[in-house]
Amino acid sequence: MAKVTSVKTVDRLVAVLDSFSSEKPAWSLTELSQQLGLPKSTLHRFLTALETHSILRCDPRDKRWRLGYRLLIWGNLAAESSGLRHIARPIMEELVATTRETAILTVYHQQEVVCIEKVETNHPVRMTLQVGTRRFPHAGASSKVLMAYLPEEEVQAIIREKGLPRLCVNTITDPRRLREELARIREQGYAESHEETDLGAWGVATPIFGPDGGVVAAIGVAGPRSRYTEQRAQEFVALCRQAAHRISVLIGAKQGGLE
Amino acid sequence: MAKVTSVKTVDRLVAVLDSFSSEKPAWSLTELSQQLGLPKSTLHRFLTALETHSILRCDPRDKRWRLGYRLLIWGNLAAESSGLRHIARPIMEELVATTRETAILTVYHQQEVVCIEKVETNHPVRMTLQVGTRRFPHAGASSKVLMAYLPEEEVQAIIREKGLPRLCVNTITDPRRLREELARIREQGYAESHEETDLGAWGVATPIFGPDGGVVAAIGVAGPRSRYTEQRAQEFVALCRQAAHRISVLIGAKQGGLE
DNA sequence: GAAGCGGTTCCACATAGTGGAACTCCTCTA
DNA sequence: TAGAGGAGTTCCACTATGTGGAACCGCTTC
Repeated sequence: MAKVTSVKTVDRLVAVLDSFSSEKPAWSLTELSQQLGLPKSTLHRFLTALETHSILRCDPRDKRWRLGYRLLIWGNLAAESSGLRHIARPIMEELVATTRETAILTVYHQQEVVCIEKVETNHPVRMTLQVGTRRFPHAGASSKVLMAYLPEEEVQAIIREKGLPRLCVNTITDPRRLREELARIREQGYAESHEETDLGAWGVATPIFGPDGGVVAAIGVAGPRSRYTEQRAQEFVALCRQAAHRISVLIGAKQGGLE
Repeated sequence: MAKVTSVKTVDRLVAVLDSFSSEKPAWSLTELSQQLGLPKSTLHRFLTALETHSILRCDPRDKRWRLGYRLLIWGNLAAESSGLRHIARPIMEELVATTRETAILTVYHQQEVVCIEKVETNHPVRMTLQVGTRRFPHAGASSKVLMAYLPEEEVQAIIREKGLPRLCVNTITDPRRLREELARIREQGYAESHEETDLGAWGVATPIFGPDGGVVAAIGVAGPRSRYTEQRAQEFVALCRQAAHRISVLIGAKQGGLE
């Protein structure tokens, strides 16, 4: 739901940029005007201002507007700004070398889970995704780990506002079952997922605790079901725990979250 | 140099976000107020509006402002929006599998070169960088390839406004020598670089031509000098040419840029 | 050749945003 | 322990920014 602040132009900018998605990466002026309920002259002036700053770009051939590379630059700086990613990356690379699967670092952000770093295995059959990808918080090992440590009112807000849509054959869509699962995750300190978000995929993830004791990110490993064994799952959990602990210590958490 | 448009609030947003860099990822209100020459009350209102939309975030412990994850989401969408990256990625993975070095996809953007995709080799000693990283256009194989195909007035503007700073032991800093180098690159259809941007690094890159005949990106391979041989360099050039051609064809260029 | 539609520009008018002052809160020093 | 100083926060009379309908241009289609 759209937020309103005391700087209306910033609100409008967010509305404009949020119109662009994986499903619709390009808009004509008229389409966007209708989508946003803005007069074309107003929108046109706004879009050309964003173009001047490379926040948007307009393909002269089809006159369609797309997000610009300035956002990529800011996005990279955003991902780097806390230092978490920089610290986590070499540890993730070791995780990938050991598990031969893809490692993923995610954070919780506004009722969604966002990937801020990934190291992919070079195995041809693998889990692949992009930094900046966002996911529902109720499905997938990394997502469930992050949701498990949210305040109860935030969990309620997610269920109410995002819902628990069925994304794959094993997605948990019942709120009571999901809460049981989140309690189990807190108890055992890790999450496991099998075909909750993607057919043929499985993964495990553990929380990364920050200096104030809260969960700041999740680290997980994911791969295809064809390489799943229960033994590998247990090994991966232990490896993710160690990785999470090392990252916690490096970012200044007391005891690296192991109390 | 800061641009001015007819939407002053957008200009201000860019000024604010551009204050954040790798060197200074976090600012206090007072610091940023001084940096931007804005009264604290004005800036405070602006920053809290950006925070509401997760464009910025404020760490409650140190009260410092940092770029927010919303930019990461938009940045990922920006990188995906043209389809180039999606098309290029599997080809880059093959390139990495064959060369055992890191592959990089870059575009030219406002007197800078920006990385929009990378596939790193898993060799422990390697060239590593992040998507969204920006570089000077006069140094490094990928950068020089992109600069070589710019209009002359843009080359002049780069030399005049960015300059040709010495980044490493082999950076070309003389405008005449650089122009000769760019002419050579156009003639031979690839660029090579040895320790122009980073000590101990070398690389090769070739241009990717678009449907309108212009260069839309560069694809390159880079690694440490310890693994350099002239034969490998020639092999890598041929492999990058093939990769660039395949990408060109897939994005709709006639003859994939080989005329 | 004309109609229709998408994109572009202009300017009288309306709304958004300003920023100094006063305030609160926190830290440091005497 | 109290006071000073500085950072952050809020308010509102005032100023600057941005609006959007109309008219225009250019292109495509019938």
